[in-house]
Amino acid sequence: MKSKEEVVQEFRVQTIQDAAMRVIARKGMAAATIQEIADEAGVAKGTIYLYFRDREELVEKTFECAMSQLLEKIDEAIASNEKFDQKVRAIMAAKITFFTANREFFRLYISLRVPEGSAQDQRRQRQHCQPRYRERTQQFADILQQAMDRGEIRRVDPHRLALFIMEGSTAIILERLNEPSSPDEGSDVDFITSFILDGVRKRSRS
Amino acid sequence: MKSKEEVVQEFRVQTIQDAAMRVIARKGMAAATIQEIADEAGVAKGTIYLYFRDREELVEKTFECAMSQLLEKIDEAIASNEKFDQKVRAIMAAKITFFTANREFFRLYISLRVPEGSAQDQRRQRQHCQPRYRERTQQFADILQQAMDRGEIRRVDPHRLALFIMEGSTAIILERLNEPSSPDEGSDVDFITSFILDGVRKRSRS
DNA sequence: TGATCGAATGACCGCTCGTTCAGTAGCCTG
DNA sequence: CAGGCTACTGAACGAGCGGTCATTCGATCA
Repeated sequence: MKSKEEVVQEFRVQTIQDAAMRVIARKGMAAATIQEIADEAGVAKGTIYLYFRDREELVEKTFECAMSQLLEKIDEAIASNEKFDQKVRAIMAAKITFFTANREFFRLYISLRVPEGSAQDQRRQRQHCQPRYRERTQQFADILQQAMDRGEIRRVDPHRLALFIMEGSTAIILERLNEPSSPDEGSDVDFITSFILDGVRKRSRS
Repeated sequence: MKSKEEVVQEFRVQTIQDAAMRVIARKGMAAATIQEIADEAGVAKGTIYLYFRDREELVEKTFECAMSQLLEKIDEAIASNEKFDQKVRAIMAAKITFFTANREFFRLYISLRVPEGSAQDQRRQRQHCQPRYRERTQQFADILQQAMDRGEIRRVDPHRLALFIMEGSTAIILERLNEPSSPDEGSDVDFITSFILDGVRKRSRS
């Protein structure tokens, strides 16, 4: 049973993390200040330091929290499908749906791909956030490798292929989030999946 | 005929821009300080302000300068090839070669894709740097459109396709620049081109 | 009801950064 | 060679940041 204090604690942490996500989404990683996050959350600056050691930890926990939600969705997508093309469809659909529902997270996600700041900042970022990204790339590379082993797709460097596909699809998602109005999710999922499978070359009949 | 003053002026501007590019490459956009750029260029902090109005202008001009070099290379690649697959090969080769030779620029290039900072900063960035990026995407989208019209490739949304391919290939280049040692340029160009043309699906014989 | 407590606050501190400008060094000119 | 002119310098400044902590004040309890 959770004590009253624990409930309040969790509520505060969540409120601050949500605020952090919105501010980072607006201003970007580097320009999001503690003051603005505090204002957004409706608390004083000092309060944030009751729940997070420093700015670094706040960003990290915020990222971690949203990231594990996304990974969960993707794991589901992978688990519930057998064939490669189904898996790809499901993963792309999960990503688009997730980022549409959590637009704020997207900016944070993008900011953390390439480390910035002082040498020390960069080291910390590489240690904490980049592994999650690498992990995700590797996960996708593994799926590609399996499909190659099963003969479902042709053999190429799975890691490079994973990078290409993930970043390519991220670009489409970014475009969707910036467009005033987007086509329905299904048609973009179709577009991405068919491009991945067959490329752009025209061919007789399938 | 250029006067002596003009030559000196241009030399200083170039020296400072080169230094800016190296520092941004090391530290990232947000953490690159005027002091460090000045040190790198071997001039005093104040000198920079004789040639650039403010930090913003320095970054902008630096970006502009390197970007037009890249666009030139790509224009050449497009002009000297007729068929779609040749164009794609040539463009990808040009990009990889350029970024390998100008690794410094790559970080700057990546930093400016998504606007950061205050609302005002974001507006300025959108006005100056993003158009160049959009321009490039549009240029590639036009090539795709032409290829579709000529029946060389199948019909899909050219803008989305352009985004996917550009970001996907950017990811490969980023990987190349981070790897301790990369495969030769040709094999990555082959990889990218063949993926774009035919996707990953296994098929009988071409 | 008054005493106690600790969560929340925001003025404050030290620091870094972009920007300025009074001063300097070196070169051209008469 | 004197005198001025200009390109350059770097100490100084002020804005704005992350982080601290003495103070406040509403909830809780005897």
